[in-house]
Amino acid sequence: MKKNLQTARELDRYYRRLLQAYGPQHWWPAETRFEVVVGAILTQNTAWTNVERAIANLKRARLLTPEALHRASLRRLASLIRPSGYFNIKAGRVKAFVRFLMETYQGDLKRMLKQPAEALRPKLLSVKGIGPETADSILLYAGDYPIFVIDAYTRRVLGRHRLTSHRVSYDQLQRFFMDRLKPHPGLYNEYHALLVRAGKEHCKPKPKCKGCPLEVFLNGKKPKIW
DNA sequence: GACCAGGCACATC
DNA sequence: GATGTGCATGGT
Repeated sequence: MKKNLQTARELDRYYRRLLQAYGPQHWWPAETRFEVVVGAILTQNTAWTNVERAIANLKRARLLTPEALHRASLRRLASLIRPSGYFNIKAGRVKAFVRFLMETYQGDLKRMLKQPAEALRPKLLSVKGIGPETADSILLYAGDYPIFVIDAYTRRVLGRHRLTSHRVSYDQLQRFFMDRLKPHPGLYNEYHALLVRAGKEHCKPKPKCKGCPLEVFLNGKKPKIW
């Protein structure tokens, strides 16, 4: 914890309140690191329940390995991941990552994850179809790097509670967390998952917050941090 | 039928 | 740098 001690403490209280309200979220739900990567691409702007069907199809077809996906045709892959939506786009993105993995690391995910996050992140971002959130999800949830993941929920929940502005960029919001929290993968893992839970459960787009466990932070003054 | 869901690339101003 | 659009399925 550096930067701003006041807001660092606030973020810590925020986290403990969320954990108390919802309990551990057990992210990322997957059997292998490779499954995490594929899931991270398939869940782009898509409900996780739809991704589960797609993953199940890939497992049933015995395609959930770098080698098998590398051999599979684009059409076959697309048809199997159809339930996750944007299936043509995502088939290309999964293929692009697998190609990158095969060509650069001989299909060995462990080898890819041996390098420091600062070296790996730009490489992931250079793969077409992998943006900041997908790259960071891979780093944190597949690689156990202390990289905080930002998503639409994070922005909405924090914005709703006036902790940050809705307009801050991805990198700004990420820095906001990482400048104030100790670099613990376990903490980042749970924190992000809890923010998603809060976004689903209470901080919905339409009905707005209701019965939100974070309302205690709004009593009296509204802390405008960003 | 409208709205939403664990984004990203690309075009345009 | 900000803003708009296409991509698509399945649940509420």
